[in-house]
Amino acid sequence: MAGIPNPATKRARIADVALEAGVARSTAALALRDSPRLRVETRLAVQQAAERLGYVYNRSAARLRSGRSYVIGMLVCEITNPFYAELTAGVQAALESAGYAVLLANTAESPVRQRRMLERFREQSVDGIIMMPATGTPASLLDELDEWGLPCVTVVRGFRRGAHAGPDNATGTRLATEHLLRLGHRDIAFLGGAARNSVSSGRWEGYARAMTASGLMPLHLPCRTDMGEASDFVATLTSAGPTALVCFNDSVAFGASLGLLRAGRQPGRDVALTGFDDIREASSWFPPLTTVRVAAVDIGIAGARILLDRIQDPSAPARRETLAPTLMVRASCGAGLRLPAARRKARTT
Amino acid sequence: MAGIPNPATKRARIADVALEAGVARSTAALALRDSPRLRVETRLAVQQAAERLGYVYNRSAARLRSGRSYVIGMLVCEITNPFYAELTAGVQAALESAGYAVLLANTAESPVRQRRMLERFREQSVDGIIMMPATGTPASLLDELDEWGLPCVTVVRGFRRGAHAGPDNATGTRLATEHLLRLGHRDIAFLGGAARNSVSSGRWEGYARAMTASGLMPLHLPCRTDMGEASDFVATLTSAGPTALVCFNDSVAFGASLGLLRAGRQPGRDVALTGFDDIREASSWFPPLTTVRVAAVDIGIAGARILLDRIQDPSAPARRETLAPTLMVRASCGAGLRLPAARRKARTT
DNA sequence: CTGAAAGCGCTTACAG
DNA sequence: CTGAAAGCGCTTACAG
Repeated sequence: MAGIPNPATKRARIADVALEAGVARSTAALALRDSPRLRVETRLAVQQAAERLGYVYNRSAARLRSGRSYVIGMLVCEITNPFYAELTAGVQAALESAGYAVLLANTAESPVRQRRMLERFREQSVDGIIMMPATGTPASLLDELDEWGLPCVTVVRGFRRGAHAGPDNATGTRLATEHLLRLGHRDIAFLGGAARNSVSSGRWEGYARAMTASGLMPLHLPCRTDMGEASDFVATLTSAGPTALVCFNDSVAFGASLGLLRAGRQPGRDVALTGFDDIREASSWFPPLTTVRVAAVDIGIAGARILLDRIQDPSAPARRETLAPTLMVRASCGAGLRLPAARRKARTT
Repeated sequence: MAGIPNPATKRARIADVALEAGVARSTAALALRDSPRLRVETRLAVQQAAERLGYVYNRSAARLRSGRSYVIGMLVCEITNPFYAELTAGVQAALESAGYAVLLANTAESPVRQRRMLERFREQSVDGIIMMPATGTPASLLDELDEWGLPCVTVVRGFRRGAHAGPDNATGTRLATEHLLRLGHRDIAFLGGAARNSVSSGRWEGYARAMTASGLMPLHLPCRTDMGEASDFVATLTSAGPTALVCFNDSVAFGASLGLLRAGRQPGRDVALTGFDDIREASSWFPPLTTVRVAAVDIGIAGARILLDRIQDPSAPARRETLAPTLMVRASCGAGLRLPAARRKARTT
């Protein structure tokens, strides 16, 4: 009895599997990784032996030797934002089906936490980083990651350079603004997007350009990306204020509609509203939200693919993918509803 | 020149740091882990040497030798649910400040995906698991994890046994129901919670008990935990229907209020509404949502602490923590608003 | 504190 | 396909 290892307490190693299957250790290793260099029957015999012994592949050991961990580090700027939550789910699913596990950190918009987590990811030897940079992150972070030899892709938010997947923000708000102009609105303001990052500036730009192209003055109503704050802000607006709001995103649009309700006004009738993102709740809102759609899951898939390619070939030039947005016309813009005639002006003044 | 390693391409190891600092390898290893067995000046000298060489601790190597990875696997049943997103952020923050990294997987309520991710976590040698089991997960999963030697804690959702941190669901809905009874409602229905899991049954139970204790028939209006579905359901309710809805959670309550609006009725006036969770949006809703609060972040902290203790001492009995809920009375329950006199009945009929 | 050594469980490279 | 060997970068244990 003495000296016989208890299989219940001692985990099997590849050597044990090889012994059980009656093959060499290197053969067993190849079989467990489904190498095509082996005959099918050998592979099966080894895999059945592994099954019998309850063998569990030890990726930590493989990682130490080969340098590949099959772990990706993901940095989310604010996971309680529903759009980023959807995006996180998308990225996670795409990476998972490629055989990777993902280390997740919520930076909550803190560059300090972001850096700390990046260092922790490095210690854990992740194969790459997928990130939505916290507001205030300098582009030089990309150079540091380069020095560390860590492939990286930014997603949604990004910098002028570096691998990236995200929506075409400017086109999105331009579509929304043009739609409102077509409905006869002139007093259109942009609500939200107070943070200084690529998303805010892109969305503002698309709106502002559409306005000036129609000879109208753009107006920025800045507030944080927060339903409560948007609601408070909009509740103070009077009937002398804008007749339409191009909102930074859906959460801000939701807040705006609640603020109108609070002030006894009707979203979609008294003030037209458009959002951005088309999160799941947008279509079931009342009134259903007119919004700019770029499927979070598509961004996630694109980002994951770019990163995986980059890990495969780190010397290839950084790829950038900009996803075309579409305007989902529903009811909150007042399309199909009647606007008070007094406030409605002809398109060609 | 030949033979001199390029520090930019070759990462420093502990041996290099020891050489640079002029100490033994084991001393350097101790210093880098802040061992109190070393003199402060030795520790500093080593740490400065590490800094100069750009040394990065290789946790994969340490993991292989010591068996500890400082990685926790987290299984979220549905990360796009705002409550679970908040909880995820809470758990992540608590674990992060304890020096852990967290591998996250969104199971999207699929037991199959859940199992696959659990196996992947095991290969990655996580130190423990924190999970919200997908609906339909058998309690026997706990035994399997036990056999694997993987400490585990369930959070929010759980089983009759095993380490757990979660809200007192029954007390929560009881508080909400009693509040509505006190406001004079008799026709109170329970909306949502169609899934068969510990949370649904607990919340239904608290409501049902409070009803029967008042001699009233409990009524279940089942729908999925989804704003759109709740909205559709409630939009079909007529004035002959219930005067108050105890909603499974805040998302369902949000959906209910949008459904009422859609049907031209006023949430909080025509039908009283209560939620559960008190997610961030609840207080900025219109009307502000009366709801049962158990801070997601507190559950996250409790769950993390239980898991960490369990990792420290796996033989200790499984701890279970039930967090007491509080009722946040706001406006959606109609407190302070006038109910249509015809539908209001005295408390003591 | 030092120093020499073994070992965690893989992968890799190579001669046969 | 086999077999023997080296090595990834740590931790651990121990004699000094």
